[in-house]
Formats: sequence, C-alpha cells, structure tokens
Amino acid sequence: MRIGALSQRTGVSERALRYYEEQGLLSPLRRPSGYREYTDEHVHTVRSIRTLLAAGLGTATIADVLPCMVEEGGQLAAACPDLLVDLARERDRITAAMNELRAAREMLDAIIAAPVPAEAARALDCEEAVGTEFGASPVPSR
Amino acid sequence: MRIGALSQRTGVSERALRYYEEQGLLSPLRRPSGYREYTDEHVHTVRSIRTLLAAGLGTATIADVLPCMVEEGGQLAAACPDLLVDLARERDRITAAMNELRAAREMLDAIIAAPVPAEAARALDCEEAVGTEFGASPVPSR
DNA sequence: GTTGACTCTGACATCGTCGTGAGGGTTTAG
DNA sequence: CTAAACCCTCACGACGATGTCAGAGTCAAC
Repeated sequence: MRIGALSQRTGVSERALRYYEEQGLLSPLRRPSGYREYTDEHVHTVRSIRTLLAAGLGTATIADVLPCMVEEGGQLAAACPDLLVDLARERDRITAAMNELRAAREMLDAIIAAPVPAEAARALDCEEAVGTEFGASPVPSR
Repeated sequence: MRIGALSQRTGVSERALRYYEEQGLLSPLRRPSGYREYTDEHVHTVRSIRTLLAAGLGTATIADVLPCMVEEGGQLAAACPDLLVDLARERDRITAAMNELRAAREMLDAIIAAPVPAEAARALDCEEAVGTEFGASPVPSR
C-alpha cells in the first residue's frame, strides 16, 4: 500500500510517516517512481512507534527497540546490554511518569469533586456554577 | 525568601520560576529594588505547578486551576462550569495517557524480559549480552 | 567602599514532532 | 489523453518550557 493508505489505516499523518522513515523507524520499499510501498506489517510497526512515542521515548531509542520486535504477540529478542540498560531506564522513567500522572489526576479529581460552596461560586463571578453538578464522574481511581 | 532560595527549595530553576510568573502562575511581592519576594506558600504552589505540568496541562489551564487550590490537604473550591469541563477533559486525557504509558511499559518489559537467544545475541554482534540477566525488576504493575 | 554573590530584564537558542506550502512528477479512472 | 487524486522532496514555521547570555542594578559582609 502507499503512504495515503497507511496513513488512513493508522491514523498517522503522511508527514509523520515520512518523518519516521527519516529517523530510521520505517523502511518501506520504493517504486521506480520513488513512491513508498508499505506492507501490512508496517501497520503494526507504526502502532508500536506511536505507543513508544507517547511514552516519551525518542525516535533514536525507538529505532533501537524496533528491531527487537518480531510479530504481534509473537516473541522478540533482546539485544545488547547497552540497550537493555537504556530500556530499564526508560521503564523506570515511565513508571515515574505514571505516578506523576496519578498525582495530577487526583489533584484534579479533588477539585472537580469539591462541593461548590455557593458563596465561592458567587465570589468567583460564576453564578451559574451552582447546581451544575455534572463532572466528577466517579471513575474508580482503581 | 528570594528567587534563589525558592529555586533551591523546589528544585526548579530560577528561569522557570520567572516564566511561571510571566504566565500568571505565581505572583510574588516585589521589593523596592524589584527583587521578587516569595512566601512558604509559594513552595507548595510551585510543587502543584510541577505536578500539573508533568501531567501535560498547559500553563494557561494551570493558571485557571491554581486559584481553586487552597491549603495543602485542605479543601478547595471548584469554579466556573467552563473550567470544570476543561478539567474533566484533562482528567480523561490523563487517564488515556496513563493507559498509553502502561502499554508502552508492558512492551518494554516484554523486550527486557525476553530470553536472549544465544544465537540472536551473536547475530546482533552483542556477545556480551548473554547471561547479563539483570533488568526486568518485577515491580508490581501498580 | 569594595568585593562577591545575588538579582533584574530582555532576547535569542534549544529540543522533538510534526504542520504546511511550494514546485513538480505519477497513477488511475473516464 | 486528460483531469483528479496521489505522491515526491525540500524547507521554513510552531509549539512549550527552559537554557543561556549580556548588560546592569542590589545586597551583605568586611
């Protein structure tokens, strides 16, 4: 498939896909015309890339990680010790980030769930606020 | 206290502290000389700012949220409906981000924990990799 | 008063992940 | 064959939170 199709199937912009290639994360074949030709596997690869990017890994690290990923749920080989060290570090970073997110979410929850004192609402020139009880969807913070 | 002291006590750079003020997140008093004068409360405020920033909130949103935060564990007032909508949205975004982080971490864990096939290690010119079993500290996922 | 540490205000630089547009080929359906 | 839709390669811009530097006051201690 060509880049437009891959973009649609992954929800990732064409620009981003070209960027990933530029960074060595994707290596589609090229037609004589220069058009990129992707396979179904690239769809999975792109998904992995997005996940790792979202986790804060840089493209360089991802480039190191990707070759270790074979198949979907299939198994993958680890790599050089250096990479393992990096990965362990990333793992810890991610865990820390999750904790920060949790803290922030609790902070927001506290504010959202806080009873809106009528006076406070008035003091904040938000008369309509009182009784608008909607937010604070009690999603169990697990 | 002055900016240097606040910087030390919070671990946040002076540059960042000035930036927060520029964005309306902090309003220290000013000495006649122009020097900023912070209170102990600002220490807490800065911590809150960092937490929310780390969670991906923008300074503008944080500026809206901060006034709702009174005291440490004390209670806080909610605010305008608009803000509540924003906060709920942020909350969902944070939850989504946490899920992405979890997915990424599992991905990394799978790679880290993967048995290093001796052949793979050799194929990857990483002879030393075999037997380096360390990472993958089984931190209970939550 | 003098030194050294501290602070001030700009303003430009950085990082990574794209958005966007220009200028120009390629493919495909009619 | 032609138009529409697709794709190519530059290349500049943007964001957001900071780093960093310059030039210039201010504070504290001696």
